[in-house]
Amino acid sequence: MDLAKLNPPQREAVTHFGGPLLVLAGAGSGKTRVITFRIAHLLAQGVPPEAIAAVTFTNKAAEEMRERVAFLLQDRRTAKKLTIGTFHSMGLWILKEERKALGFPRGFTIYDQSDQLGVVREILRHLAKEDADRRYDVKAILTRISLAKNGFVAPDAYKIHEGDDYDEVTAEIYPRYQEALRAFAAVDFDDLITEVVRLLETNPAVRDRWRSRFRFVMVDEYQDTNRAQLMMVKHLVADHGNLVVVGDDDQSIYSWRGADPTNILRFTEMFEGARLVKLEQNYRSTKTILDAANAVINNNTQRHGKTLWSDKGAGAPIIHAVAPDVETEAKWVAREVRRLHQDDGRPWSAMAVMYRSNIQAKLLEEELRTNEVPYTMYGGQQFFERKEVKDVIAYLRIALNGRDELALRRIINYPARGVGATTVERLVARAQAQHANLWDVVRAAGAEAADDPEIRPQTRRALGDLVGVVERLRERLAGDVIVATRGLLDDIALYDDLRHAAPSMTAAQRRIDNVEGLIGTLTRHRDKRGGEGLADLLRHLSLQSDSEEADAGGEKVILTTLHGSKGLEFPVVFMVGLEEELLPHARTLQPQATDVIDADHAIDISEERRLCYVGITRAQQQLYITRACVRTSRGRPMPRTPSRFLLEIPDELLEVRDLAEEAREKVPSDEVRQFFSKLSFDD
DNA sequence: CGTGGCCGGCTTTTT
DNA sequence: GCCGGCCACG
Repeated sequence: MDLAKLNPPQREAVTHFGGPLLVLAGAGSGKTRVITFRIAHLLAQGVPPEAIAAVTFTNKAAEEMRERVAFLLQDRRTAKKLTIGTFHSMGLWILKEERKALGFPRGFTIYDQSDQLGVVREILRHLAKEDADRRYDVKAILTRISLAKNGFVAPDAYKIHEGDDYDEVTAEIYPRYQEALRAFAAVDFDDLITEVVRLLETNPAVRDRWRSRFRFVMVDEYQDTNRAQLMMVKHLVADHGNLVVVGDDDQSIYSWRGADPTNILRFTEMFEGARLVKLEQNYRSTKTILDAANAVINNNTQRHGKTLWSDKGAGAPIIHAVAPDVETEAKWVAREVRRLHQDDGRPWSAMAVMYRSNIQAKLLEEELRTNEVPYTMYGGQQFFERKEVKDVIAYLRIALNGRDELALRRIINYPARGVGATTVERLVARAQAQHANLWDVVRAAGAEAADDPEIRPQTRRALGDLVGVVERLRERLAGDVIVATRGLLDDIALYDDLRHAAPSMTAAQRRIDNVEGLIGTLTRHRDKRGGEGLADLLRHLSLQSDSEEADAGGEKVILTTLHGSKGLEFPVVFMVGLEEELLPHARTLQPQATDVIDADHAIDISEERRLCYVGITRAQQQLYITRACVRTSRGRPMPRTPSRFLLEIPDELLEVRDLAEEAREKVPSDEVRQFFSKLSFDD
């Protein structure tokens, strides 16, 4: 490792030894480099790898970090001994180690968002209110519960903002939600952090164990931490204060899901004696792009304040394309992308198209397809969210954790075995009356000897079948996971059902492939994680989005939301739809009833501005900003005004293109060109 | 239990 | 204006 490869502030951050340090890392300023060099530096100073922890937000970031440290050290074995993981995987680790202190059973389940929504929906259904489950937006309730949990507001202490209906239902739902999770032996993502904090606060033995574990802690993307995560970190470093956090207050774009920007804004007040290092030299973008980014972000007031600079040249001007309507905008982007590839030799993967909201992607996809531009979309439906995958996982879950009511409800009549809603409701009511869990009630009702006036013999047999399938699965799970899962698929004849139910053969095959994909993932995890049990494997799976397997590189143009673009960079970036009500979004300008009200009721567009800043700073060489003058919203064509953020960019950095004019001049030749390109392609 | 028609809604999303 | 979710009907 060569410290001379670093610029002065980078070196200062890397060689900083004890005490708290905030590294304000501007976009493209070599943030990951600082963290990895710092880890290597600590090791070189003789710090044992077991004493170092680095916390990230995504699995991808964690893997990348470990990868780069291993490369830097040229030593995989040492890299393996480092603790590098997401907040949630670290929380899970601690909860697992302290499972007994918490009173969790071995097979406890992690509930993801769709599970959480299921729990809330179920509680709403049983609420005395008329039509409660239809009247309310379940997600809005869940958001409030999550914000409360992360703010350590107890279920019985939920504060209702005057006149906010959603606060009122949340106050009713939240305590029941938390009770339900515990009854189901389940934790949600928030619990993975908050339960750890609670434990560290209430159990001195546990606290001491974890406080002496790490002597150096690092946190990446610190601007995204919420209060609970801050508390967790605080506890871990309470003995020594050796904490280095790296982040950028100007890239804080997740406050809507609980991130608290004051964590980074007030770091030096929260951690006594903290030092501050600013990384302002940018190694990514041209001067033009940085000037635009700086000009925009300078309009925000609540910030540490830094100015990105680069020793690169001015480069190309930013192209500001004004289209008469959205169709023209999308068409032009698709053709320009194609032109850059064909004429300028840009690889497809050197280009990205970014937008504020996913709906904008639809038209772009269409145009890219007609122009035969290969593209891949970031985000979209996650592999583990697919129905057939979740169904199989639900069987595994109920086999491991008999209290996982949600999993049981999911598969109680899947594949269809004649257990209707009435039967389920009856059984649930019975479970409630007997203070038993649903699985035990189902088992009793399905027993051959059961003589139950409420349940028809046919239904009894169906329940008996289900119990048989699950119990056989549980027995098989004592052996090999894959053999057991294959046995399950046979027992329930899943593939027959998928073939039968799918609208087409290709759709059926796709679903079968998805299940096979799950088996592939299970196999890999089994082989990699060795002796760990299935319960553990499933928990790790829930913390794992499938982005790793989804699009492994590939020569394709990237389509992504501005949120999804954070942390990425491309030689060419298109930011589309830079109009008022898209960026800043209308929802920010006029909040809805379901939106969480800000403490001071003020409309704050600074996060939207940061989103714009994030987009601009993704570009290395060439930035395109496009907008349309007319856009149909809710069926009506509406005149559009340029985004206020676009107006904040100095004119001399922009080169305006009037696409209405270009269209008038070029339509015939363009059509001729397309005609010929189609011809040559068919040959 | 599956499907077609109708009604409502229409940011961002990782773990 | 379109899509997705839900209910009613077959």
